[in-house]
Amino acid sequence: MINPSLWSRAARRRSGTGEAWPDARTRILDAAEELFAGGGYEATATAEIAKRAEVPKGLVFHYFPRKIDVLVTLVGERTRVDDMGDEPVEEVPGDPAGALARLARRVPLRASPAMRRILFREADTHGSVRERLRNLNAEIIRRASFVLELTLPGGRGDAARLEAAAATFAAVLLYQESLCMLTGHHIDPDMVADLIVRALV
Amino acid sequence: MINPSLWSRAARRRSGTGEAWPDARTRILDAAEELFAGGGYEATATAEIAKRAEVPKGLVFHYFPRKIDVLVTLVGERTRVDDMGDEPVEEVPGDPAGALARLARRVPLRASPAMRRILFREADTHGSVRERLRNLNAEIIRRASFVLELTLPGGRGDAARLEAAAATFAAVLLYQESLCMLTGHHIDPDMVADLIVRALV
Amino acid sequence: MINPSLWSRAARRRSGTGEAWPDARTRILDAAEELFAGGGYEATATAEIAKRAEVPKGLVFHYFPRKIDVLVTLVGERTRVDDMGDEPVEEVPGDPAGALARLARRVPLRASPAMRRILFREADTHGSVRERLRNLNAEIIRRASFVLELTLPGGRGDAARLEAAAATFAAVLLYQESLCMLTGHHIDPDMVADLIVRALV
Amino acid sequence: MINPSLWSRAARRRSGTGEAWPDARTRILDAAEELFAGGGYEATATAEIAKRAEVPKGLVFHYFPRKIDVLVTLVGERTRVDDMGDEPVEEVPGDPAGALARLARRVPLRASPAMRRILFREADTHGSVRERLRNLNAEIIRRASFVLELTLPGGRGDAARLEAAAATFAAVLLYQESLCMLTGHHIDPDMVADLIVRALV
DNA sequence: CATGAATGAGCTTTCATTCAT
DNA sequence: AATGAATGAAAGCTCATTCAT
Repeated sequence: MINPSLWSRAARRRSGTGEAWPDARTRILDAAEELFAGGGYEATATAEIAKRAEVPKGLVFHYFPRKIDVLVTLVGERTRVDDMGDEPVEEVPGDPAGALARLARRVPLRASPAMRRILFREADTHGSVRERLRNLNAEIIRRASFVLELTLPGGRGDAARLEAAAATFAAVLLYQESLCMLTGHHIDPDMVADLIVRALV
Repeated sequence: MINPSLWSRAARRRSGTGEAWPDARTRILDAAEELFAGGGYEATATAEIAKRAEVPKGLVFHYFPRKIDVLVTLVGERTRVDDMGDEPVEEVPGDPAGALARLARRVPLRASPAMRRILFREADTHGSVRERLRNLNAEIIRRASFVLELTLPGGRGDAARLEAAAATFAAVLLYQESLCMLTGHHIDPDMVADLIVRALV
Repeated sequence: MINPSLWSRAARRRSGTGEAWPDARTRILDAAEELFAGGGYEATATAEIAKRAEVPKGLVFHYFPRKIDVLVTLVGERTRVDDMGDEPVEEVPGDPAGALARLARRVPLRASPAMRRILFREADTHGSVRERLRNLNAEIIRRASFVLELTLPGGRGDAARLEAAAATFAAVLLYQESLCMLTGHHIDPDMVADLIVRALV
Repeated sequence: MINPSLWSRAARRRSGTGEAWPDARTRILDAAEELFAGGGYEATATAEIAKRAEVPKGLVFHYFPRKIDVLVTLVGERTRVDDMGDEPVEEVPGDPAGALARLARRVPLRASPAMRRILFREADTHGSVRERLRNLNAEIIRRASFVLELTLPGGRGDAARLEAAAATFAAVLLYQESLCMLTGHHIDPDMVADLIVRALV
């Protein structure tokens, strides 16, 4: 989560000056996150992870008996699909575009951009990753639908259309990282929110 | 492109009875396409490709000196971004949704679902694949914009919004495979076309 | 010696109710005995021993600084070649077969079947184990010879033949475990005793 | 089978002078045979095999994808339990001891002493090896019984006793290697044959 | 005494790639 | 052109052993 390069060699020396040098396990996960995001899970050697984490190779396997455990742990600990119940949504009816935009800004995905790239890339081949991504997608759709129903002025209209709108919104939100990579320029979630709301009124 | 399992053992025997047993090079590409799509490029061993293609291991390297050449060739020969010029678009103004839906049905991507999975998965780490995907995305956006401009009733309205609409449309079109994997059920391009048009009128 | 599975989890809880939960060192040896017998010394990891003994890994090395020490201790403490002097043999002359059978039943080898398997398997490669097995073999031959000399009716006859008989008897006694594994059914020491005596009269 | 040390470096140079330098696969098996016999299967590293065979490490796995395959192949190709049918037994009745002694001298096990050590050591933990050893044991018992029935003067007497005699004979024959290691001096199969026959008449 | 994180050498195995035929 | 034996670097993983606490 925190860029390990900020720490490395020098940081260790100034231990005690404030922030603590993260423990080995954390450093391993930090390193793996960066490397998996950069080159993909398969192309990343555990030795490389160890090197970047500045731990001996054996320690990686002490914490994560198989390489895949690093990925699974990463997804398990560093992506979170927050439950909606917590934060009461108190959207005033009449501003669905604003509501969606706000939702976009607090996507229930607590995950660094790096984690998101990992999520998308590895979901294709690793079931556990895929499942987590599915949960996330479902949660976003659920929220978007909820918000839209609450804020859309004249009833919610066609249910199927609303569903499609929510799904599209979720897709753009989730894939914005990949899309950015593709097109070279950011897709603006706000613009998409606006678009979708226009389609529904 | 053609499911190799239709050939295999039995097919070889009935050689000459009509369809020919594909040549070694083709069989190698067929095998690679399936395997790369299934497990990813990195996780696929060349020996595995050779085995599935029913050719000796050495022959793979005879045609494709390095492993990466198989991927590059696959993307080069089995994905095609058709140029728009060929087929004259003669959309009547007044039916933008229908026009988009028609566009969706003849996406200019000549690529099997397997090739599309490969494209998306490997674009992240392989520049040449990424470039091909970018071309494709740009082409779809260009077409969608063109079609919309042509068919939308009252002028094209806000240019930025039209751009966003086209980009969203392209994204959904390109990623429908991945999205299906995620959500478990198809996203209907027709529905999205409808949605987008509604947003623009 | 005592099946550890009788203890494990449940036993620990009823500590104090009669039998005591064996101390850590004993449990380590119990575990090692089972594991060495089952998979061989080389194939058994110390971590595995610790796990089965329900002790932390470090404790194994606390008691047995090197892995080989576990084996040596096991052989040293859990195989015993009793000296004949202790129990006075008071065989009446005239029943050599019975005498041998009785000897077979109180072989001077105080060792569980597991320990015997270990003994045979590891003797081949570990000098200290081999030596112990040699002692044992010698002692059995000595006793068998003694008993036979005492009980055989008409003098002891050919010395060389008596020696061969005693050695054969010892071999069958020692290897009955291995032989059982080989043939699938027990070899009956009594039958062999009978056989041998018949050969000598 | 043939001591590889006879070949090694120097031998290769005199290639063409008569005997051929064995091919890589053979050299690997030769090396494995020696090393497994000496230190046991588990304690022998494949790298060590490769080194002694003077082949690159990778080639071992080219021929034997898993280490265990080396052992299995060794047992499969370099131990042979000859079938009895071939060589007609034409023992004259009346000399059972001589017949057994002759049998002992042409044990139906075509295997080097090294292979025999491997057989005994690894049978305990490797099923395929155990099975081979079982076959061998059964065959010897079968032959010994047959020979005894044929040559014993007054009928074959007690069937159970004859069985025990044959089993004992087989055991001594098979384990003479191990027994030698134990006692330090050969057990004489002839003597045992004599012993057994005496017991049966 | 007891513990479990830490260590690194070494193991089996994989694999892209070469090359003689 | 076609083949499969050969190669060796590197991968994932194991494991005895150490050591600070």
